Amino acid sequence: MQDKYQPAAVESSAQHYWETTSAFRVSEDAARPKYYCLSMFPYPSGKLHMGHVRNYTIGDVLARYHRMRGFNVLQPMGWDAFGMPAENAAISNGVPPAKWTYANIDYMKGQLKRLGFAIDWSREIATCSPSYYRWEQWLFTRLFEKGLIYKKLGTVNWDPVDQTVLANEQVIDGRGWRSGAVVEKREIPMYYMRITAYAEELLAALDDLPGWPEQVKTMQRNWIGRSEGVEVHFPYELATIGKAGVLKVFTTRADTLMGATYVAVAAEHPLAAQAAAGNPELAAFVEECRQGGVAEADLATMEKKGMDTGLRVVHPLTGEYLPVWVANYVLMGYGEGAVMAVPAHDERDFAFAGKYGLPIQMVIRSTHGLYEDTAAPWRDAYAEHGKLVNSGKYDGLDFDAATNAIAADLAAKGLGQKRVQYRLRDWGISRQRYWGCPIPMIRCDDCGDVPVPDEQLPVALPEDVEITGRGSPLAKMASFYECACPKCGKPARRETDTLDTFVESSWYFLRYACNDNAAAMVDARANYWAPIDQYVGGIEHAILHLLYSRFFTRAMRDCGLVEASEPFTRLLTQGMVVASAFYREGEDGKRQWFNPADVAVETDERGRPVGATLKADGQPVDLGGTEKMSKSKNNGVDPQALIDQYGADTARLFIMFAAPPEQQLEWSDSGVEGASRFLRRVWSYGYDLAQAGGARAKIADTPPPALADARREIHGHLKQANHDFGKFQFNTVVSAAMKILNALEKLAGKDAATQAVASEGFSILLRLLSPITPHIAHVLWRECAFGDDILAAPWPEPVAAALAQDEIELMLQINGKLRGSLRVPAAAATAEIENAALATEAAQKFMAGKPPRKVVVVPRRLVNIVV
RNA sequence: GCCCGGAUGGUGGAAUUGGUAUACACAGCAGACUUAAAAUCUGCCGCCGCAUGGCUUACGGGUUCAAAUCCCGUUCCGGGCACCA
Repeated sequence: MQDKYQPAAVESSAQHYWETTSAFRVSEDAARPKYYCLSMFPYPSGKLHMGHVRNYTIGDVLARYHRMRGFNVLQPMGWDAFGMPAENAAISNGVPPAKWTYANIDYMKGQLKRLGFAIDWSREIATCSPSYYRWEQWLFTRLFEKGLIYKKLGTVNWDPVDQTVLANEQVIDGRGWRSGAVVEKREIPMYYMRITAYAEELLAALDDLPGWPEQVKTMQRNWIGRSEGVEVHFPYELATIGKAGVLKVFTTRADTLMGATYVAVAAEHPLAAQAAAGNPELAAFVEECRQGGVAEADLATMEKKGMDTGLRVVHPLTGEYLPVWVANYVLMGYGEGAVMAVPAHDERDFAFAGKYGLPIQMVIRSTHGLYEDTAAPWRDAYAEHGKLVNSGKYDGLDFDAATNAIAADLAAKGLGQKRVQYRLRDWGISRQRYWGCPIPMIRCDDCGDVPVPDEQLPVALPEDVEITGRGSPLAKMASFYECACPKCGKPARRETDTLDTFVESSWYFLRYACNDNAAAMVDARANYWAPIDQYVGGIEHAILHLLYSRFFTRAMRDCGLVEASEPFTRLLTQGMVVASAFYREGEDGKRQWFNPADVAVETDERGRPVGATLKADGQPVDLGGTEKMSKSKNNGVDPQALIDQYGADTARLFIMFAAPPEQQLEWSDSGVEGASRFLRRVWSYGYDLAQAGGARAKIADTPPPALADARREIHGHLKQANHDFGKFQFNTVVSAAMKILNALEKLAGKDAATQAVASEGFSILLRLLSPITPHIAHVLWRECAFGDDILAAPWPEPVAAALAQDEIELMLQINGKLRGSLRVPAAAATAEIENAALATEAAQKFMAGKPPRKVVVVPRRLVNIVV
């Protein structure tokens, strides 16, 4: 055994042991409770970043902890391997996406192994492999036949110069990122998943997910956005519009219908198109609305603009004519693509009406009297609920009564009814890109859209493809798209769109259970492992990925493939890793960013940062604040350098110690030094213990008082650590381990009693640390002769006898201010404590002779005397 | 713009969930060891004040015997917004 800690040797020895014993290979075992611990799989972007290290360390700590607690633990790993970056790499470097992706997988897999994660690698999957995506295609055809997948027009970002559909990410300030051309909205046919069919279930089931963070459930509830309201029909007439019909809108504020002064439709609405046909000015406005991307954040922050179509619809209750406006804030994809506007009681309508001089009609009385006088200048809309005014027969009704009365009257006229509306929209899954799962459909002029039959699956993605960044590569490959109709055999055209990569990540967790099955998508093993007991991943996936996975699991359930409805029983959402950024501003105003590794930070005599210089030239650089680690700010810290210098255990320990998992983690190199120092001390302690003969026999039940204090302290820290493990608060678990080592180092005696307490304490320390720093724990456990394999050791529990205490200290407050303390027997009654507190010198002094008005005793904590 | 979070010493963070604010670390300062340096060890370390003491958990109010924690309002920072993954 080395006297100095040498992480590289320790880690390769431990990893070799796990490798040769297949320590993490698992199978179904009915005798033990199962624990399926899953971290979100990585996109193989090139190399691991700090966020990956954090994510997989959290998952690994949970997996190893539960294993020691007696669970049959599965922790698999795979690759979310389809996606845009591979195509971008192909465009800029000419490397084929498949080659680039598999090379990245190789490298990153090596990095994961070096970190010592307890992964069952026999279950590895890559979503770009035909053995994976053929089952996705197979399920697609089933869902298509069930009607859960359908085709309709969808709006995309169109780059008119590159003749390409752009992702929202590729639209910057309304322009294509490569061409710089102003992006247009374009409608194209796309396949959709009918997630809205599950809206109610996805919403209701959130109430049965106690293991999910409340914040994530709230976000999902709001995203699904169930609202109860009224569908209102505004009829239009042959005389005014040239044809008869109704304009449908949905509103949650039917009580304000008598205050509607206009209606607004989306630029893509048929009425807008009709009106624009004879009105060049309006046509130009509709055209202007087509400019810019489709991202909601952009649409919502845009300046609200509109134009009168000249068309008029009829108010369903008053019979008055209301103008129809085209407005850029009305979205064709939401609801009916039209809204009724009540400027007096809606902020956005109020601003719009003010801008264009549209009438404002007050119909709700403000509860705080602000808008009593309708003639007074309006400053703002009154959007609260209240009693109706200026509404004829509805005057005096409150929100519920008015909504019911108006809905009933509309229904009687056949011009509307109550209904439930969801904000959730169906999931558009078609992508006009190459590096994705081909959609298994064939377009036949006679038979329509025909699914590819099972025996022709998979529809393999061709690899000999040219990627230029212009247009869809597959749509240019006749060898790919030319085919025969499976139904009639006539020449037909294969679908050239690929699937949204969120589809792959919506079911991968089930495939891990049976990745070797070439005959079925999933089998009985999936029902053994599902649902996932613990899922770990970034908070940025709180809505889309997690909601799609919840939907997909239900769709698969309804196809008879799995029993579970919910995929993830417990969810841990991890915070991002951020770091300081440093820059210099060039003469052209452009910032050049320097990596923190190349920058020296200067501090004053108290350690406050006062400036920074570039190590290369000694000249100053500016501090750019704390930012998410990114290429653009050049502030990423490469975990590989950290592992090379300090070892995997130090990297794991630091990242777990630096912040609680759900919080943002601020990177600092000096903290790493501290983690490394702690492990060196652990090693030295273990070395000394091993030299002194290693593990000792069982501890005496009643050690001498001085030792009893030390042992109480150690078991107290253990109790805290176990509590914190349950809360996933690993930073304080590490703190507790540090406190235990501090206590152990104070135990100087060489006598048998002291050595017994030390030996017990160190065995507790190693087991507490083993999920976090498994390599050093594994080696020291053996060197100190605690056993052969710490993985098989029982999890340590505090001993009640060790924690027992005769006398405790209580804090003493006078009028809520801390004025001293007192010692009382642990079992003292409240009255006894009160008397002891009143008798203290501090109480006498600060009460200044006044009688106590009240004495509050908080058991085991404090006494507060109020005078 | 909308939805969801966050803010505690020079720094990361802790606070048994309403009960000793600043645990455990990092950085810093002082000392020991050393020819010297590294490593290691010991002590100090929120702010103001000579001090009894006072102040302090982004900011402003409130509830309470007691608030970092609960309520109302504000500011700033972060995540998501349906084609980044």
